[in-house]
Amino acid sequence: MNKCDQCIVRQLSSLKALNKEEVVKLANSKTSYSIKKGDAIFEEGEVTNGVFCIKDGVGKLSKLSANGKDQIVKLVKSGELLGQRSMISNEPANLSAKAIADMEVCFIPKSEIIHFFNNNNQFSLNLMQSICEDLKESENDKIALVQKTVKQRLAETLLHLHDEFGENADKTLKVQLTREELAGIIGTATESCIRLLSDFNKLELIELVGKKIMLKNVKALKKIAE
Amino acid sequence: MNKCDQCIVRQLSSLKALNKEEVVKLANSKTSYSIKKGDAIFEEGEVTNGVFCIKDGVGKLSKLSANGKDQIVKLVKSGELLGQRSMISNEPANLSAKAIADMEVCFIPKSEIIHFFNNNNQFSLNLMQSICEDLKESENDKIALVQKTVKQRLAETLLHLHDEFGENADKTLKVQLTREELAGIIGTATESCIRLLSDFNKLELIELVGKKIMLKNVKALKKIAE
DNA sequence: CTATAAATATGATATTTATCATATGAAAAT
DNA sequence: ATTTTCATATGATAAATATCATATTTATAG
Repeated sequence: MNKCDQCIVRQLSSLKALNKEEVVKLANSKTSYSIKKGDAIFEEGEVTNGVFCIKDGVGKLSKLSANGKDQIVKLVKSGELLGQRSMISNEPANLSAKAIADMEVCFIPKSEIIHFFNNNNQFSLNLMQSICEDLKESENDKIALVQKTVKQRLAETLLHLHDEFGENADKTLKVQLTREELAGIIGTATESCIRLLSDFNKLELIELVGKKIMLKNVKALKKIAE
Repeated sequence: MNKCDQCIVRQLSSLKALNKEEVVKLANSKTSYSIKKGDAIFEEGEVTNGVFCIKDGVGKLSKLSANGKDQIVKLVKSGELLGQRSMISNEPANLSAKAIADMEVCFIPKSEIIHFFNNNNQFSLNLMQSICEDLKESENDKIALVQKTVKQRLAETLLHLHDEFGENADKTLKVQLTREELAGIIGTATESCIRLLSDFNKLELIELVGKKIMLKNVKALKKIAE
């Protein structure tokens, strides 16, 4: 069995507060999964009864609307935990989690997390801080959705994707999102997103390399995003 | 000194997990304040170093945009705690908190809260659940902002205000918001908000009694909100 | 390898919403 | 009581964005 000690999630997430003994306990209770790009880790309404450690890959947390649009609430990447909120709230998942790139995840049962929570103050504080971070981000997103135009939000999102996920050797963004997904993040129609990307391309702020996106003028993008 | 034991906040918030001894400790460390309608409890960027218990009144958490609009992120009412997130994150306030109706609040220093957090598992779980609740609400708001029209959001907000704050003897909404504040909640221009209220009024979904709002056809409003 | 489907792209148009202008009513200040 | 200020209201636009239509390119299935 793969030990959790060296795992990136153990290094980056709330789990970093666990002591050796707890990590052994963790390693004994976890289940590993491979998730193919496009597949779901869990769906909205599902009772997960635990959290998922993201060892590798990128996922999206999203909610399907009545008109068939998939609003993306958050992207998650390796090192992060998934499903903390619904586990703590004792509620079915409010959002669906799907792989955007092939993922390696581990499932940790709720009992384990609650045990750590009750016996390790630093862990509970870390967990809480991570949820607080999510809350702050969500509130700021909410404000941006109202106070910024689609163009501003697109510029902001491109910069954010670049910061958070980095770039490939050819300087294109490492996260490979479809235009539809990108539209789902900034909260607009797919066509509007495509149109604006095309505008940015013409203005040489970005370059469209097939379906990939390369940031060419970060300064100008920042200015647009404000 | 007013004992905390009988306080509504003690009954409704995470503080309900405190034992007698802890409540005495709480009562000895708190400071009480009266906040006049319109005044701030704290401003964006301020370091609060503790949380506020809302004994009475209604407040708004909001952020001022570059163009002078005040986006309201959340309303808070008696029984709730304020400033939990920034205290836990060890960050200055991300939002300003202002009184919408005269308020009675108590300030509890951070050291006190951290002590409870470290020594009372039920308290820390409650606190965490309350923040998770905020996160869920914020995520759902975010989705609604994108997926619903201003009209839908107005209907939704009116119903929500009715549910959460109740009505006066004359059946009007108990929270007295200006049109500008209402616009700040649904994320639209003040004029658009006024216009839609006027439309709802003509359709007899609501009745505008001066500046007050009375819900007349809840079923139809629900249908609009979906 | 071709047929089919899906993603990207762009034009035309409709709809929604914001902005500017101005009027009226209500509250606060003197 | 009257002036002044502010909130509410409504019309006339302008701007932003969505929707529908239709290519074109790219990916996928058979």
